[in-house]
Amino acid sequence: MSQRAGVSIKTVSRVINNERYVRPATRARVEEAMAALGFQPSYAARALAGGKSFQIALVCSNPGPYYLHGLIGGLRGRCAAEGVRLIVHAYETETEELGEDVLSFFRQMNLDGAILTPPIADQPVVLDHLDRAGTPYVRISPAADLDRGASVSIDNHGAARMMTRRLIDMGHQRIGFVIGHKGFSVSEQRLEGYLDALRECGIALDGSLLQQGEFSFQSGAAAAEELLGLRRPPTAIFASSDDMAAGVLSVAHRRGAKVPDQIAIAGFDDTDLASLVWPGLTTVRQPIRAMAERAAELLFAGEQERVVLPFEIIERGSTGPA
Amino acid sequence: MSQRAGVSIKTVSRVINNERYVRPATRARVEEAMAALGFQPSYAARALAGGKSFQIALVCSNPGPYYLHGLIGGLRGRCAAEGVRLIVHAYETETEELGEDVLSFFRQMNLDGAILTPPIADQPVVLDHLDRAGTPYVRISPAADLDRGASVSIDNHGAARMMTRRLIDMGHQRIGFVIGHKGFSVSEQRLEGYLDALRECGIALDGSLLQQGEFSFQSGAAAAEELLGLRRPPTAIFASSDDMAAGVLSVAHRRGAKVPDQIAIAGFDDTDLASLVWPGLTTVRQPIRAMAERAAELLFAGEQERVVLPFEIIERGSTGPA
DNA sequence: TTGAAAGCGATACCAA
DNA sequence: TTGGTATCGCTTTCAA
Repeated sequence: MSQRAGVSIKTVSRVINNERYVRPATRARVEEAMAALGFQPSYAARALAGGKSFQIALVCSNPGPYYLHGLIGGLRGRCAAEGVRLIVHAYETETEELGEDVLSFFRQMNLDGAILTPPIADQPVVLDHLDRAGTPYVRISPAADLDRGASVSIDNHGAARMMTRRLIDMGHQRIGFVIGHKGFSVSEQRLEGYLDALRECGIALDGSLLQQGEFSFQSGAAAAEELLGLRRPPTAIFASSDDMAAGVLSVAHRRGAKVPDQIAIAGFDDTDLASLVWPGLTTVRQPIRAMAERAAELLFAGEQERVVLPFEIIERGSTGPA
Repeated sequence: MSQRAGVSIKTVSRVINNERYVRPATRARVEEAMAALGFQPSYAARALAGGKSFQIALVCSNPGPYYLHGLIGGLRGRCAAEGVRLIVHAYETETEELGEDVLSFFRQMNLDGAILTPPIADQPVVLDHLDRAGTPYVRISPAADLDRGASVSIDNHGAARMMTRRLIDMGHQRIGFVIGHKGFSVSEQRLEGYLDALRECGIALDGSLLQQGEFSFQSGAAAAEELLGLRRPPTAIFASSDDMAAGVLSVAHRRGAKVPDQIAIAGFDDTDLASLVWPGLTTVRQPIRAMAERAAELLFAGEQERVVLPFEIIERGSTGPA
């Protein structure tokens, strides 16, 4: 290969890595030779010698379809532009020693960077390791140690609070709430937003209106069954994720309740699609894809900024109480 | 590291790779030392020396959320069990020289395996390269060279035909059809199934009932606008993907058509979710996750089988013509 | 069953 | 601006 261009192997390396101090003519000769021979440098060798891996990892806990899609879609372009591969490391929240597996993963791969989502994004051990190893990382929707490293999020507490107040302003007094998956800080933040709104409006909390979910369609449906089966059912239900809101909606339909006339349903929306697909749903639009894009930007620029992206409330149809 | 256990570096290598001919006592000593020192072998070095990469790639063209989620979910477990990382190589169908980018990707990574989805799964250049490089691969829903290598699919033609016949049996004569993304063979197969069913039942094809889509919610909605705006609108619409069917359903709702009383809507369903989430939809259940699991199985077992998984038609609500 | 030595294919540092 | 050489941390081959 290097002979074909009449240069040393080191010069080829310079061309590949776009280093300075290569005479244009030389560079051209090398590139010509590379093209002619269909030469592709070995990533394994470059990784070993250079101490880089040309790979970044997206570490997330079995996320919903839209969430995952948004993340990958947002990261894809920038990764390709940087010549870096995206490794998706999805793990089951329940079944693993949180962090252990991820740690050994990091140690072995010597990654060029990592994008972390909750709950792993809030594990100090993981962040410690990354810091020690000098691996840049960006956290999405972190809850703890907010000032640590770069992160991208929306104001979950504020969004849930605003949505709840909106429902209250429309006249709803009994508002069911489906809590997000345990262990996810956004779940707590959203719950707190809901509770604060009630408190501010002087509405006493009715514990029976609180249902635990786990971010899935099925868990939203189950929660709705409980809520709508109550002796005094709520006139509105606010689910803390889009998949759960869809589950609630589905059950409301099945039970013959008119949405949104008889019952208002609100949720979050990772993709702007939920509110389109399921008419009658009022949602907080969480721009996952934009968040991922921003995260990639921070990662490759090496910035340590803490970015809070704006959310938006998207309303479809009237949502006053029955 | 090797000193700590009092063995040569080679023996450590044997333990790591679980090779035979290591005395149990020696193995134990090495493992103890590895644990004590928190030793993690470098993937880059193992990859370079061993000619493997410990990585497989999922190559797919910007797929829908549920499709992607199903694929990754299906591959995840087996990859983890095999100690292999999953690289997601998603690319825009439109913007790239099909195959070129993927080829150079393959050449550089020296992958341990690849899972291919259409349309890349049907590119002979890509398969040729993989064969030459000795990289095992499994194709999902391939259309061309069906006997080449391992593959997993469902009978798309049969499914579309059966669904169409079912609609006809219910009394529908004017059945709109939303064609899938151009360049995807499954699009053609499903279209052919639809056409064959019409032919078999002696129904003349009305070209205005055929709409081109591109597998997205939006394109399904656009197609529905066209179809429902027709002077003589169809009494049923069959979309060749779940996202498009959802788009059709949404437009039908928006235009005040009662589903399924005034109009029947059918589609495919990659996750069993569409029919749950969107009541009134009759779907062909395509078990993407199961397909991915099977693909991983074939890949790691090195089998060259051609697997055709069964589909299922899931009906919700009556779908007779208005 | 274990070890010694020779790569794997690039990069990095220092000379030229 | 270019080249030589050690080096990265393992696996492979062959010998013991």
